[in-house]
Amino acid sequence: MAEKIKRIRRTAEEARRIILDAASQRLAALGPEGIRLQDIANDVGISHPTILHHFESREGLVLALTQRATEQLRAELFAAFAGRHARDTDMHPILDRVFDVLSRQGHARLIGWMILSGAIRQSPEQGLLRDLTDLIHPMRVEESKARGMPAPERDDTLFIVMLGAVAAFGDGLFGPMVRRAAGVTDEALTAERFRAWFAELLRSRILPAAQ
Amino acid sequence: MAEKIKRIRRTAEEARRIILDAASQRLAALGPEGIRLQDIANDVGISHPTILHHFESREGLVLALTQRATEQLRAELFAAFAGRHARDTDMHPILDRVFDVLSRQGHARLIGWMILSGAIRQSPEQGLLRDLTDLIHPMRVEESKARGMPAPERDDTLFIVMLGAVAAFGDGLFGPMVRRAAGVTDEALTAERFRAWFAELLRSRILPAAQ
DNA sequence: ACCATTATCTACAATTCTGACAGCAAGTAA
DNA sequence: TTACTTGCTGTCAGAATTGTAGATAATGGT
Repeated sequence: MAEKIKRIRRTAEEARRIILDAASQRLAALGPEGIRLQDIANDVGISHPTILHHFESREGLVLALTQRATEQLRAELFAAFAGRHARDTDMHPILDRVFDVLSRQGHARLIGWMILSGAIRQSPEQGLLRDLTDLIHPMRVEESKARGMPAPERDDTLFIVMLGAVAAFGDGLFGPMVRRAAGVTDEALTAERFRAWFAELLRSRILPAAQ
Repeated sequence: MAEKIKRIRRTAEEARRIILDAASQRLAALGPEGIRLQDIANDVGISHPTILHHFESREGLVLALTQRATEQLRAELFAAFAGRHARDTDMHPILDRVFDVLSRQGHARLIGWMILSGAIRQSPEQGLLRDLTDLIHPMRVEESKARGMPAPERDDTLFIVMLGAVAAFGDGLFGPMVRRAAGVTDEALTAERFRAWFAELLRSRILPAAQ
Protein backbone atom coordinates (compact mmCIF):
# COMPACT_ATOMS: atom_id res chain seq x y z
CA MET A 1 0.00 0.00 0.00
CA ALA A 2 2.90 2.31 -0.35
CA GLU A 3 1.29 5.55 0.65
CA LYS A 4 2.36 8.54 -1.23
CA ILE A 5 4.65 10.16 1.25
CA LYS A 6 4.31 13.81 1.95
CA ARG A 7 7.76 15.17 2.31
CA ILE A 8 8.28 17.94 4.76
CA ARG A 9 10.45 20.54 3.19
CA ARG A 10 12.12 22.87 5.65
CA THR A 11 14.43 25.77 5.18
CA ALA A 12 18.04 24.70 5.37
CA GLU A 13 18.42 26.66 8.56
CA GLU A 14 15.44 25.04 10.23
CA ALA A 15 16.58 21.60 9.16
CA ARG A 16 20.02 22.17 10.59
CA ARG A 17 18.49 23.39 13.80
CA ILE A 18 16.29 20.38 14.46
CA ILE A 19 19.07 18.02 13.48
CA LEU A 20 21.43 19.66 15.94
CA ASP A 21 18.72 19.60 18.60
CA ALA A 22 18.27 15.88 18.19
CA ALA A 23 22.00 15.27 18.10
CA SER A 24 22.77 17.20 21.26
CA GLN A 25 19.84 15.60 23.05
CA ARG A 26 21.03 12.14 22.09
CA LEU A 27 24.56 12.95 23.16
CA ALA A 28 23.58 14.31 26.53
CA ALA A 29 21.23 11.41 27.17
CA LEU A 30 22.94 8.40 25.64
CA GLY A 31 26.56 9.44 25.85
CA PRO A 32 29.46 8.68 23.57
CA GLU A 33 27.80 5.91 21.59
CA GLY A 34 24.63 7.86 21.00
CA ILE A 35 25.62 9.83 17.96
CA ARG A 36 24.80 7.77 14.91
CA LEU A 37 23.47 9.37 11.80
CA GLN A 38 20.78 6.72 11.51
CA ASP A 39 19.53 7.24 15.04
CA ILE A 40 19.52 11.00 14.84
CA ALA A 41 17.70 10.82 11.54
CA ASN A 42 15.07 8.58 13.10
CA ASP A 43 14.59 10.98 15.98
CA VAL A 44 14.03 13.85 13.60
CA GLY A 45 11.97 11.80 11.20
CA ILE A 46 14.19 12.14 8.18
CA SER A 47 16.54 9.89 6.29
CA HIS A 48 20.16 9.87 7.26
CA PRO A 49 21.52 11.16 3.93
CA THR A 50 19.65 14.36 4.67
CA ILE A 51 21.98 14.96 7.58
CA LEU A 52 24.94 14.50 5.30
CA HIS A 53 23.35 16.88 2.85
CA HIS A 54 23.25 19.60 5.47
CA PHE A 55 26.52 18.95 7.23
CA GLU A 56 28.73 17.37 4.59
CA SER A 57 29.91 14.63 6.88
CA ARG A 58 29.58 13.25 10.32
CA GLU A 59 32.55 15.30 11.37
CA GLY A 60 30.88 18.40 10.01
CA LEU A 61 27.90 17.64 12.19
CA VAL A 62 30.06 17.26 15.27
CA LEU A 63 31.83 20.50 14.47
CA ALA A 64 28.59 22.40 14.05
CA LEU A 65 27.38 20.82 17.25
CA THR A 66 30.36 21.96 19.27
CA GLN A 67 30.14 25.46 17.87
CA ARG A 68 26.47 25.83 18.59
CA ALA A 69 26.75 24.26 22.02
CA THR A 70 29.53 26.56 23.11
CA GLU A 71 27.69 29.57 21.74
CA GLN A 72 24.52 28.56 23.54
CA LEU A 73 26.38 27.95 26.75
CA ARG A 74 28.10 31.28 26.52
CA ALA A 75 24.79 33.02 25.84
CA GLU A 76 23.07 31.30 28.73
CA LEU A 77 25.87 32.06 31.11
CA PHE A 78 25.87 35.68 30.02
CA ALA A 79 22.13 35.77 30.53
CA ALA A 80 22.60 34.40 34.03
CA PHE A 81 24.90 37.27 34.88
CA ALA A 82 23.08 39.92 32.90
CA GLY A 83 21.45 42.80 34.73
CA ARG A 84 23.42 42.18 37.87
CA HIS A 85 25.35 44.96 39.39
CA ALA A 86 28.67 44.60 41.00
CA ARG A 87 27.21 45.31 44.41
CA ASP A 88 24.61 42.63 44.10
CA THR A 89 26.29 39.96 46.12
CA ASP A 90 23.61 37.33 46.26
CA MET A 91 25.20 34.47 44.39
CA HIS A 92 22.33 32.10 44.90
CA PRO A 93 20.07 32.91 41.93
CA ILE A 94 23.05 33.20 39.63
CA LEU A 95 24.58 29.93 40.68
CA ASP A 96 21.17 28.31 40.56
CA ARG A 97 20.81 29.36 36.98
CA VAL A 98 24.30 28.23 36.06
CA PHE A 99 23.90 24.86 37.72
CA ASP A 100 20.55 24.46 36.06
CA VAL A 101 21.93 25.15 32.61
CA LEU A 102 24.80 22.75 33.16
CA SER A 103 23.01 19.89 34.81
CA ARG A 104 19.34 19.91 33.97
CA GLN A 105 19.89 21.02 30.42
CA GLY A 106 22.76 18.63 29.99
CA HIS A 107 25.37 21.11 28.87
CA ALA A 108 27.95 19.77 31.25
CA ARG A 109 27.51 16.30 29.79
CA LEU A 110 27.68 17.69 26.29
CA ILE A 111 30.82 19.69 26.93
CA GLY A 112 32.26 16.74 28.78
CA TRP A 113 31.72 14.55 25.77
CA MET A 114 33.33 17.15 23.55
CA ILE A 115 36.39 17.34 25.74
CA LEU A 116 36.70 13.58 25.90
CA SER A 117 36.24 13.05 22.19
CA GLY A 118 38.65 15.84 21.38
CA ALA A 119 35.97 17.72 19.48
CA ILE A 120 36.87 20.77 21.50
CA ARG A 121 40.39 21.95 20.85
CA GLN A 122 40.33 25.66 20.43
CA SER A 123 39.34 27.67 23.46
CA PRO A 124 35.58 27.61 23.45
CA GLU A 125 34.66 30.04 26.19
CA GLN A 126 37.43 32.33 25.10
CA GLY A 127 37.85 34.73 27.94
CA LEU A 128 34.44 34.34 29.50
CA LEU A 129 35.82 33.65 32.93
CA ARG A 130 38.42 36.35 32.62
CA ASP A 131 35.70 38.87 31.81
CA LEU A 132 33.77 37.65 34.79
CA THR A 133 36.79 38.05 37.01
CA ASP A 134 37.33 41.57 35.75
CA LEU A 135 33.71 42.29 36.57
CA ILE A 136 33.84 41.06 40.12
CA HIS A 137 37.31 42.03 41.18
CA PRO A 138 37.01 45.85 41.14
CA MET A 139 33.92 45.51 43.25
CA ARG A 140 35.79 43.50 45.85
CA VAL A 141 38.63 45.97 45.90
CA GLU A 142 36.27 48.88 46.34
CA GLU A 143 34.32 47.18 49.04
CA SER A 144 37.45 46.24 50.93
CA LYS A 145 38.70 49.78 50.73
CA ALA A 146 35.43 51.11 52.06
CA ARG A 147 35.78 48.82 55.04
CA GLY A 148 39.39 49.66 55.59
CA MET A 149 40.45 46.12 54.88
CA PRO A 150 43.39 45.07 52.72
CA ALA A 151 42.40 44.68 49.07
CA PRO A 152 42.31 41.11 47.78
CA GLU A 153 44.68 39.91 45.10
CA ARG A 154 43.23 39.57 41.64
CA ASP A 155 44.25 35.93 41.65
CA ASP A 156 42.04 35.36 44.65
CA THR A 157 39.07 36.56 42.66
CA LEU A 158 40.18 34.53 39.67
CA PHE A 159 40.38 31.39 41.77
CA ILE A 160 36.94 32.02 43.19
CA VAL A 161 35.57 32.23 39.68
CA MET A 162 37.48 29.16 38.59
CA LEU A 163 36.21 27.25 41.58
CA GLY A 164 32.67 28.22 40.69
CA ALA A 165 33.19 27.03 37.14
CA VAL A 166 34.93 23.78 38.01
CA ALA A 167 32.37 22.96 40.68
CA ALA A 168 29.44 23.80 38.42
CA PHE A 169 30.70 21.67 35.56
CA GLY A 170 31.78 18.97 37.93
CA ASP A 171 28.40 18.93 39.58
CA GLY A 172 26.66 18.74 36.22
CA LEU A 173 28.49 15.61 35.24
CA PHE A 174 29.74 13.96 38.42
CA GLY A 175 27.14 15.30 40.82
CA PRO A 176 24.80 12.32 40.87
CA MET A 177 27.69 9.92 41.35
CA VAL A 178 29.18 12.03 44.12
CA ARG A 179 25.87 12.20 45.94
CA ARG A 180 25.50 8.45 45.71
CA ALA A 181 29.00 8.07 47.08
CA ALA A 182 28.00 10.40 49.89
CA GLY A 183 25.13 8.09 50.71
CA VAL A 184 22.45 10.74 50.49
CA THR A 185 18.87 9.60 50.30
CA ASP A 186 17.13 12.48 48.61
CA GLU A 187 19.21 13.23 45.58
CA ALA A 188 17.32 16.28 44.31
CA LEU A 189 16.96 17.90 47.69
CA THR A 190 20.60 17.39 48.56
CA ALA A 191 21.63 18.83 45.21
CA GLU A 192 19.54 21.90 45.88
CA ARG A 193 20.83 22.38 49.40
CA PHE A 194 24.39 21.87 48.28
CA ARG A 195 23.99 24.62 45.72
CA ALA A 196 22.65 27.00 48.30
CA TRP A 197 25.47 26.15 50.66
CA PHE A 198 28.04 26.61 47.93
CA ALA A 199 26.53 29.93 46.88
CA GLU A 200 26.82 31.15 50.44
CA LEU A 201 30.41 29.93 50.61
CA LEU A 202 31.31 31.87 47.49
CA ARG A 203 29.50 34.95 48.68
CA SER A 204 31.27 34.93 52.01
CA ARG A 205 34.57 34.56 50.25
CA ILE A 206 33.87 37.37 47.81
CA LEU A 207 32.68 39.75 50.48
CA PRO A 208 33.44 38.61 54.01
CA ALA A 209 30.86 39.68 56.52
CA ALA A 210 31.71 42.95 58.18
CA GLN A 211 33.58 42.33 61.39
CA MET B 1 60.14 -14.97 4.86
CA ALA B 2 57.49 -15.59 7.42
CA GLU B 3 59.54 -15.78 10.56
CA LYS B 4 58.46 -18.29 13.04
CA ILE B 5 56.81 -16.12 15.62
CA LYS B 6 57.51 -16.64 19.26
CA ARG B 7 54.25 -16.34 21.11
CA ILE B 8 54.31 -14.73 24.48
CA ARG B 9 52.14 -16.70 26.80
CA ARG B 10 51.06 -14.87 29.91
CA THR B 11 48.98 -15.95 32.82
CA ALA B 12 45.34 -15.08 32.33
CA GLU B 13 45.60 -12.58 35.13
CA GLU B 14 48.61 -10.85 33.67
CA ALA B 15 47.03 -10.73 30.23
CA ARG B 16 43.89 -9.17 31.61
CA ARG B 17 45.94 -6.64 33.46
CA ILE B 18 47.95 -5.37 30.51
CA ILE B 19 44.85 -5.32 28.33
CA LEU B 20 43.00 -3.22 30.86
CA ASP B 21 46.03 -0.97 31.21
CA ALA B 22 46.09 -0.30 27.49
CA ALA B 23 42.35 0.16 27.34
CA SER B 24 42.18 2.71 30.13
CA GLN B 25 45.18 4.55 28.76
CA ARG B 26 43.60 4.75 25.32
CA LEU B 27 40.32 5.83 26.82
CA ALA B 28 41.80 8.60 28.91
CA ALA B 29 43.97 9.83 26.07
CA LEU B 30 41.84 9.41 22.98
CA GLY B 31 38.38 9.58 24.46
CA PRO B 32 35.26 7.66 23.57
CA GLU B 33 36.36 6.66 20.08
CA GLY B 34 39.65 5.31 21.32
CA ILE B 35 38.41 2.02 22.62
CA ARG B 36 38.55 -0.39 19.70
CA LEU B 37 39.56 -3.97 20.20
CA GLN B 38 41.92 -3.77 17.27
CA ASP B 39 43.69 -0.69 18.58
CA ILE B 40 43.99 -1.97 22.09
CA ALA B 41 45.32 -5.25 20.77
CA ASN B 42 47.93 -3.38 18.74
CA ASP B 43 49.01 -1.40 21.76
CA VAL B 44 49.50 -4.55 23.76
CA GLY B 45 51.02 -6.44 20.89
CA ILE B 46 48.44 -9.18 20.64
CA SER B 47 45.65 -10.10 18.28
CA HIS B 48 42.20 -8.80 19.03
CA PRO B 49 40.50 -12.18 19.52
CA THR B 50 42.75 -12.63 22.50
CA ILE B 51 40.94 -9.78 24.16
CA LEU B 52 37.64 -11.47 23.47
CA HIS B 53 39.04 -14.67 24.87
CA HIS B 54 39.76 -12.96 28.17
CA PHE B 55 36.71 -10.74 28.42
CA GLU B 56 34.02 -12.58 26.46
CA SER B 57 32.93 -9.48 24.62
CA ARG B 58 33.62 -5.83 24.20
CA GLU B 59 30.99 -5.14 26.80
CA GLY B 60 32.74 -7.49 29.18
CA LEU B 61 35.92 -5.52 28.69
CA VAL B 62 34.15 -2.26 29.44
CA LEU B 63 32.59 -3.78 32.53
CA ALA B 64 35.91 -5.05 33.81
CA LEU B 65 37.38 -1.67 33.05
CA THR B 66 34.79 0.17 35.11
CA GLN B 67 35.16 -2.22 37.99
CA ARG B 68 38.91 -2.00 38.08
CA ALA B 69 38.91 1.77 37.63
CA THR B 70 36.54 2.37 40.51
CA GLU B 71 38.45 -0.04 42.70
CA GLN B 72 41.73 1.65 41.87
CA LEU B 73 40.27 5.06 42.48
CA ARG B 74 38.87 3.98 45.79
CA ALA B 75 42.19 2.47 46.80
CA GLU B 76 44.13 5.56 45.78
CA LEU B 77 41.79 7.87 47.59
CA PHE B 78 41.95 5.75 50.68
CA ALA B 79 45.72 5.76 50.39
CA ALA B 80 45.67 9.53 50.15
CA PHE B 81 43.83 9.75 53.43
CA ALA B 82 45.54 6.84 55.11
CA GLY B 83 47.75 7.49 58.08
CA ARG B 84 46.29 10.90 58.64
CA HIS B 85 44.93 11.73 61.99
CA ALA B 86 41.84 13.72 62.56
CA ARG B 87 43.84 16.61 63.95
CA ASP B 88 46.07 16.81 60.93
CA THR B 89 44.37 19.64 59.16
CA ASP B 90 46.75 20.32 56.34
CA MET B 91 44.65 19.53 53.32
CA HIS B 92 47.31 20.40 50.82
CA PRO B 93 49.18 17.13 50.41
CA ILE B 94 45.94 15.17 50.50
CA LEU B 95 44.24 17.29 47.88
CA ASP B 96 47.38 17.29 45.81
CA ARG B 97 47.35 13.55 45.78
CA VAL B 98 43.66 13.41 44.95
CA PHE B 99 43.95 15.92 42.14
CA ASP B 100 46.96 14.11 40.82
CA VAL B 101 45.17 10.80 40.69
CA LEU B 102 42.19 12.36 38.99
CA SER B 103 43.87 14.60 36.48
CA ARG B 104 47.38 13.42 35.72
CA GLN B 105 46.47 9.78 35.87
CA GLY B 106 43.33 10.39 33.88
CA HIS B 107 40.87 8.88 36.29
CA ALA B 108 38.51 11.83 36.03
CA ARG B 109 38.38 11.42 32.27
CA LEU B 110 37.89 7.71 32.63
CA ILE B 111 35.08 8.03 35.14
CA GLY B 112 33.60 10.83 33.10
CA TRP B 113 33.49 8.62 30.06
CA MET B 114 31.89 5.87 32.11
CA ILE B 115 29.19 8.18 33.39
CA LEU B 116 28.49 9.49 29.93
CA SER B 117 28.35 6.08 28.33
CA GLY B 118 26.16 4.75 31.11
CA ALA B 119 28.74 2.11 31.98
CA ILE B 120 28.47 3.23 35.56
CA ARG B 121 25.03 2.66 36.98
CA GLN B 122 25.40 1.10 40.35
CA SER B 123 27.05 3.22 42.99
CA PRO B 124 30.72 2.79 42.36
CA GLU B 125 32.24 4.60 45.30
CA GLN B 126 29.61 3.16 47.55
CA GLY B 127 29.79 5.22 50.67
CA LEU B 128 33.33 6.43 50.25
CA LEU B 129 32.42 10.05 50.77
CA ARG B 130 30.11 9.21 53.61
CA ASP B 131 32.92 7.39 55.35
CA LEU B 132 35.13 10.37 54.77
CA THR B 133 32.54 12.68 56.23
CA ASP B 134 32.22 10.48 59.27
CA LEU B 135 35.95 10.65 59.68
CA ILE B 136 36.21 14.41 59.53
CA HIS B 137 33.06 15.49 61.28
CA PRO B 138 33.76 14.28 64.82
CA MET B 139 37.09 16.04 64.63
CA ARG B 140 35.41 19.30 63.75
CA VAL B 141 32.90 18.91 66.52
CA GLU B 142 35.58 18.20 69.07
CA GLU B 143 37.73 21.06 67.93
CA SER B 144 34.82 23.49 68.04
CA LYS B 145 33.95 22.35 71.52
CA ALA B 146 37.52 22.86 72.67
CA ARG B 147 37.35 26.39 71.42
CA GLY B 148 33.98 27.06 72.91
CA MET B 149 32.41 27.56 69.51
CA PRO B 150 29.11 26.13 68.30
CA ALA B 151 29.48 22.70 66.76
CA PRO B 152 29.02 22.56 63.01
CA GLU B 153 26.17 20.62 61.44
CA ARG B 154 27.06 17.29 59.91
CA ASP B 155 25.66 18.53 56.61
CA ASP B 156 28.20 21.29 56.59
CA THR B 157 30.97 18.73 56.75
CA LEU B 158 29.22 16.62 54.15
CA PHE B 159 29.01 19.56 51.80
CA ILE B 160 32.66 20.36 52.27
CA VAL B 161 33.52 16.83 51.29
CA MET B 162 31.14 16.93 48.36
CA LEU B 163 32.64 20.18 47.18
CA GLY B 164 36.08 18.68 47.36
CA ALA B 165 34.95 15.73 45.30
CA VAL B 166 33.01 17.71 42.72
CA ALA B 167 35.82 20.22 42.32
CA ALA B 168 38.48 17.54 42.07
CA PHE B 169 36.61 15.58 39.42
CA GLY B 170 35.57 18.76 37.68
CA ASP B 171 39.14 19.98 37.62
CA GLY B 172 40.36 16.68 36.26
CA LEU B 173 38.08 16.85 33.26
CA PHE B 174 37.13 20.48 32.76
CA GLY B 175 40.16 22.11 34.36
CA PRO B 176 42.15 22.79 31.20
CA MET B 177 39.12 24.27 29.47
CA VAL B 178 38.28 26.42 32.46
CA ARG B 179 41.81 27.75 32.66
CA ARG B 180 41.76 28.62 28.99
CA ALA B 181 38.46 30.39 29.51
CA ALA B 182 40.06 32.24 32.38
CA GLY B 183 42.77 33.42 30.03
CA VAL B 184 45.65 32.11 32.08
CA THR B 185 49.03 31.93 30.43
CA ASP B 186 50.82 29.29 32.42
CA GLU B 187 48.42 26.40 32.58
CA ALA B 188 50.42 24.09 34.81
CA LEU B 189 51.45 26.75 37.27
CA THR B 190 47.93 28.11 37.57
CA ALA B 191 46.58 24.62 38.12
CA GLU B 192 49.08 24.09 40.91
CA ARG B 193 48.38 27.43 42.57
CA PHE B 194 44.66 26.89 42.29
CA ARG B 195 44.97 23.60 44.12
CA ALA B 196 46.94 25.20 46.91
CA TRP B 197 44.39 28.00 47.16
CA PHE B 198 41.53 25.53 47.23
CA ALA B 199 43.22 23.39 49.83
CA GLU B 200 43.58 26.42 52.06
CA LEU B 201 39.94 27.33 51.46
CA LEU B 202 38.81 23.87 52.54
CA ARG B 203 41.10 23.90 55.54
CA SER B 204 39.83 27.25 56.72
CA ARG B 205 36.28 26.02 56.33
CA ILE B 206 36.92 22.80 58.21
CA LEU B 207 38.72 24.47 61.06
CA PRO B 208 38.41 28.24 61.12
CA ALA B 209 41.45 29.97 62.48
CA ALA B 210 41.22 30.60 66.16
CA GLN B 211 39.83 34.03 66.80
C1' DA C 1 58.83 -37.60 27.59
C1' DC C 2 54.21 -37.23 27.26
C1' DC C 3 49.74 -35.20 27.93
C1' DA C 4 46.21 -31.86 29.13
C1' DT C 5 45.23 -27.29 29.36
C1' DT C 6 44.62 -22.97 27.52
C1' DA C 7 46.61 -18.60 25.87
C1' DT C 8 47.21 -17.12 21.40
C1' DC C 9 46.94 -16.87 16.46
C1' DT C 10 44.97 -16.72 11.49
C1' DA C 11 41.07 -16.53 8.71
C1' DC C 12 36.51 -15.62 8.09
C1' DA C 13 31.53 -14.25 8.92
C1' DA C 14 28.03 -10.86 10.22
C1' DT C 15 26.71 -6.56 11.33
C1' DT C 16 26.81 -1.69 11.20
C1' DC C 17 28.18 2.84 9.95
C1' DT C 18 29.55 6.47 6.91
C1' DG C 19 29.21 8.26 2.64
C1' DA C 20 28.09 8.42 -2.73
C1' DC C 21 24.77 8.84 -6.29
C1' DA C 22 20.88 9.48 -8.91
C1' DG C 23 16.40 10.82 -8.88
C1' DC C 24 12.12 12.76 -6.78
C1' DA C 25 9.26 16.59 -5.08
C1' DA C 26 8.33 21.11 -2.94
C1' DG C 27 8.60 25.48 -3.37
C1' DT C 28 9.79 29.95 -6.38
C1' DA C 29 10.25 32.81 -10.25
C1' DA C 30 9.66 33.72 -15.11
C1' DT D 1 2.60 26.59 -17.17
C1' DT D 2 7.34 25.91 -17.35
C1' DA D 3 11.73 25.90 -15.68
C1' DC D 4 14.91 26.00 -11.94
C1' DT D 5 16.70 25.43 -7.40
C1' DT D 6 17.39 22.56 -3.59
C1' DG D 7 15.70 19.88 0.37
C1' DC D 8 14.91 15.15 0.72
C1' DT D 9 14.83 10.01 -0.14
C1' DG D 10 16.02 5.06 -1.57
C1' DT D 11 19.59 2.24 -2.66
C1' DC D 12 24.05 0.65 -2.76
C1' DA D 13 29.08 0.35 -1.90
C1' DG D 14 33.19 0.42 0.98
C1' DA D 15 35.24 0.29 5.36
C1' DA D 16 35.55 -0.83 9.91
C1' DT D 17 34.26 -3.44 14.03
C1' DT D 18 32.72 -7.15 16.81
C1' DG D 19 32.52 -11.83 17.20
C1' DT D 20 33.31 -17.10 15.71
C1' DA D 21 35.93 -21.36 14.60
C1' DG D 22 39.63 -24.06 14.19
C1' DA D 23 44.50 -24.54 14.47
C1' DT D 24 48.83 -23.82 17.03
C1' DA D 25 52.04 -23.50 20.59
C1' DA D 26 53.56 -22.53 25.36
C1' DT D 27 53.31 -24.20 29.97
C1' DG D 28 52.70 -27.24 34.00
C1' DG D 29 51.93 -31.62 35.84
C1' DT D 30 52.51 -36.65 35.67
